[in-house]
Amino acid sequence: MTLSHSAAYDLMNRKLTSIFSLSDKEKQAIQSLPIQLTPFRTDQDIVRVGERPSRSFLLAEGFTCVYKLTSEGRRQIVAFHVPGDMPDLHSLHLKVMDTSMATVTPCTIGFIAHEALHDLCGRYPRIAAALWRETLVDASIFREWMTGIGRRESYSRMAHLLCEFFTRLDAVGLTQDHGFTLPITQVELADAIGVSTVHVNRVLQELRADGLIQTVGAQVNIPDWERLKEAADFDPLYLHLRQDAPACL
Amino acid sequence: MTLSHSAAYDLMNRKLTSIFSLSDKEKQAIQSLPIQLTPFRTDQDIVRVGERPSRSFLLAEGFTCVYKLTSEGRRQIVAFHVPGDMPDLHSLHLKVMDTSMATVTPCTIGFIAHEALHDLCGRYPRIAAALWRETLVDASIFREWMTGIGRRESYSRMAHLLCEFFTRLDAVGLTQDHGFTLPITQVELADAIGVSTVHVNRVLQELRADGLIQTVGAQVNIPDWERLKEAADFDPLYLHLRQDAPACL
DNA sequence: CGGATCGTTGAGTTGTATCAAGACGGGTGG
DNA sequence: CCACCCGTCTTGATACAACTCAACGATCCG
Repeated sequence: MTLSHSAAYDLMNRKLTSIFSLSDKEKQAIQSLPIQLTPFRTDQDIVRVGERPSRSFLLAEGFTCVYKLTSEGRRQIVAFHVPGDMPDLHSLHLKVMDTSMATVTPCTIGFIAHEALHDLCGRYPRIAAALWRETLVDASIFREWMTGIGRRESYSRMAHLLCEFFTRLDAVGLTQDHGFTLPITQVELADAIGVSTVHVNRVLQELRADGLIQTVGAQVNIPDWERLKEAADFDPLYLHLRQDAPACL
Repeated sequence: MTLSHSAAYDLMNRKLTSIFSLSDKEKQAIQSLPIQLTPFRTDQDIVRVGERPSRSFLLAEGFTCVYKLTSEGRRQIVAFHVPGDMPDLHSLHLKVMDTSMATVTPCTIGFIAHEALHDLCGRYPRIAAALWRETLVDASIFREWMTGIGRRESYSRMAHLLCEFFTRLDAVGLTQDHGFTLPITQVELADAIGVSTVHVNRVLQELRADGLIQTVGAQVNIPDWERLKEAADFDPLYLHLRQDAPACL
């Protein structure tokens, strides 16, 4: 929780300029956004369904998830977010939250007033486009997850989620050479891929037995990226990362 | 296929002004967009995964779907679109298509060049916001479907899809008092809710037996909206329709 | 009338859920 | 510093939702 404001702006600028090259003036406009850094503990709600937030947020440190509950109390996690993401941008134009968002690890969250973002978008159409694009990538990930939940078996879905984490964390420099830290419980993995926790446990064991992953605590190693990718039916196209970025490893 | 250009503009204007009230100048800017109306037959692809389209489209007549295929050839339909929708707006900022889109009935489609839309968005931030919002509503629907596929049983999912169709068609005036025409095969319903066609058939029979729907050909009647809604766990919030719009019936 | 598409039905199979219980591990308080 | 506790992970046994395969009926249309 020792993150500085300038580091947060760096994250945001790096993200937004990863596709659109912004001018110095546009970058300065971003740097001068008022941003309110706030620490969160694990398993805290950041926004809840039904609320009408007046600010969005940048995830500066930690992992968060977006989830919905059915009337029977079952939870579906529809997205995870990693440092550098702005999970809540849709609240800029959709008044009422249709999901809740929560931390899954301790986090540092930078809140930015909608007013400031609207103002920025009005003055700099290219920044508006970059933010819009962020929300479109989120939507693309929803489509991919839906395809997995609807049409792939759980083994493949689990492998797919691990591929996605590795790729997204790699894009923000949070991987080691063939591995990454995944501080997410099996309960959360279950809610994300739409199976029971018992089954997540068994699928993970299968993946380990098949030599597709190795785990030590929260550390996940991928000894053979190509084989995991194949098991997962993973094609990183849907993440819409910049073209020059290596599809990792 | 006798739709006029002015009718297509009307659709677009009605949609975009349903939330944001646009000025006359903004409306005129929309009217003067070059739009190319094209007829499509059933089961034709409009855009395919991997393509880099240079135009988006307005669905003027008919129903379309957005789908993905797994490497094993299984199909997941991740969205349906109804007249008035602009299903392809995300291609404005995501260069490569990560899904394919196809007609499920005969359709009239109005193509609009990206260039013209980018120009419009640059000059009229409120129109940009309205288009952005369209894509956010799509994303919200993805989240709701994912929750259904992951955490609701098939009976409930089928009911939910019917509720959604009724509500969305009602919003564009395409319902009769307690019913609507659903020209979608059981194969397509199966690919949308992530089950087999055999199972779709059985679930529909259950819904009929329970008195939640009545069907005559492609016509679906809903004798008791409240009961269907309850079976579906349906809350129209996620559609983000304008507040004054009645939650139908 | 034949062919194609779509809907329906039955029988056997399988992936995944549920329930229940035990093992592990890290933190807290006595 | 140990005992306890709670959350997490693991394992086994049983149950069920949904799948697959296969065949048959109903339309529609050229």
